[in-house]
Amino acid sequence: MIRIVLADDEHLVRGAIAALLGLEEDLEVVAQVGRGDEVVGAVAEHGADVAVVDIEMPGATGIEAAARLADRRPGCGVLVLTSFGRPGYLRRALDAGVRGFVGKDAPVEELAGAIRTVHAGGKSIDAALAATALMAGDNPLTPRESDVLRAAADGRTVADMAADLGLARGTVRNHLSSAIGKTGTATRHEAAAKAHEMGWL
Amino acid sequence: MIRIVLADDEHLVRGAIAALLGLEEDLEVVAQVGRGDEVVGAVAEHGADVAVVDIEMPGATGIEAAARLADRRPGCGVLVLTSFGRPGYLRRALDAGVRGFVGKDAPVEELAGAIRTVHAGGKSIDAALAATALMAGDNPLTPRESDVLRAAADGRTVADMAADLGLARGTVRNHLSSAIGKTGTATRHEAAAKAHEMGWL
DNA sequence: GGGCGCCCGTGACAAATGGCACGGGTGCCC
DNA sequence: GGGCACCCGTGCCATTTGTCACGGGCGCCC
Repeated sequence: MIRIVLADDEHLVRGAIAALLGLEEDLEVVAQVGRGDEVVGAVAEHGADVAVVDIEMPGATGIEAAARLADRRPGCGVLVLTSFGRPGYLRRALDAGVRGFVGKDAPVEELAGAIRTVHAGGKSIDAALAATALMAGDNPLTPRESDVLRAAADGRTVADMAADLGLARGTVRNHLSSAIGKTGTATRHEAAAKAHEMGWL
Repeated sequence: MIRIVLADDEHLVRGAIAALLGLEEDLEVVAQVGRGDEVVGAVAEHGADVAVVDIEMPGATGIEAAARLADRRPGCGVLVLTSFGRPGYLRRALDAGVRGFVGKDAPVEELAGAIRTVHAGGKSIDAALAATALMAGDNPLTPRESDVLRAAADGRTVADMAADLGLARGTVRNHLSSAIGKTGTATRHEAAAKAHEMGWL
């Protein structure tokens, strides 16, 4: 039996996927958590073989949880199961030691197969997503440019962002201008939207 | 047996919820669809009693699907099952004849219970969401203001929006200014973000 | 040391944006 | 008819924004 910890913030979806995996002969969901910062504890407590984690969760992202697992529980494989096929997510997940990456629109057999592959020590990456990630290329933004784009969310003003980051307004605008150029957009909001869509934030 | 059609664009989630509902004695998922415009056909073909629909789907929204069902298949109850607890969604769903509204973070029993209630002709609305919807009040935006806010998404410029809507730039800016005032925000992007969050678009 | 990239800041410029006042048109309801 | 809300447009204003040029500081690597 492959012992699985399931992490997803939507209670109903989590329970439903657990029910689905429970139908498989060789899979057993031994714990379910709704927060990213509870993954490591659950894996340790139940001696799980594989953690299936969503990315966007309260407490910590699935990618952060994966990094902590790789550090403290290297024997436990991690598989990311997410709605959002952002290219940057895949890259960061792989850097965090994730060995499986499946979209929530995949057929059911693909998830079960990927779990078995990860448990066996192999890698299973969604093919279509891997292709788009390669097409998209790497994150061209500097750390500071990412910061200002993050701070630019929800239509904030330059003054707000400068106060948040402890910078002069002119500096913020320079970083924004650079980010706008690198993303091939015309306004900071377009740049922020594109960076978010690409998974660069 | 209550015959159910399930509509959700994420294949895995859809199958998982179907598996979960299949565990209930009196519930039977007779069809699954991934697009909003396939709901009516599936209900008609399988003679379903209740349609469980997500809101954000390709083809047509779950709310649009509900309106069509109320028109062509009034005997079939509709229950909305969604991740997004936007107050405006609830209002529009009720206007479309939806009798059940459950969030994806609800416990499992709540969904099954809501399905039975809807099948019996009653109403089952997520309590927390109903409260926030009442707190938020109604949509204060005029149709035209909603249009310009929709067109303002993704950081578009006034010139673009004016071209899209066939208006003069000054007119667009006046509508924007009005919408900014009504939403209590400072920029069009904040206004668009707030309107979106409230489910007014 | 020299080159390079990144960070932070200043100053100045044209363009876009938000705010306000004003006028004309349409439809609805008392 | 009169009030009212909505729609569309024009004009003007101060502010914000995006862009560019420039300079200094820091750390890394050849």
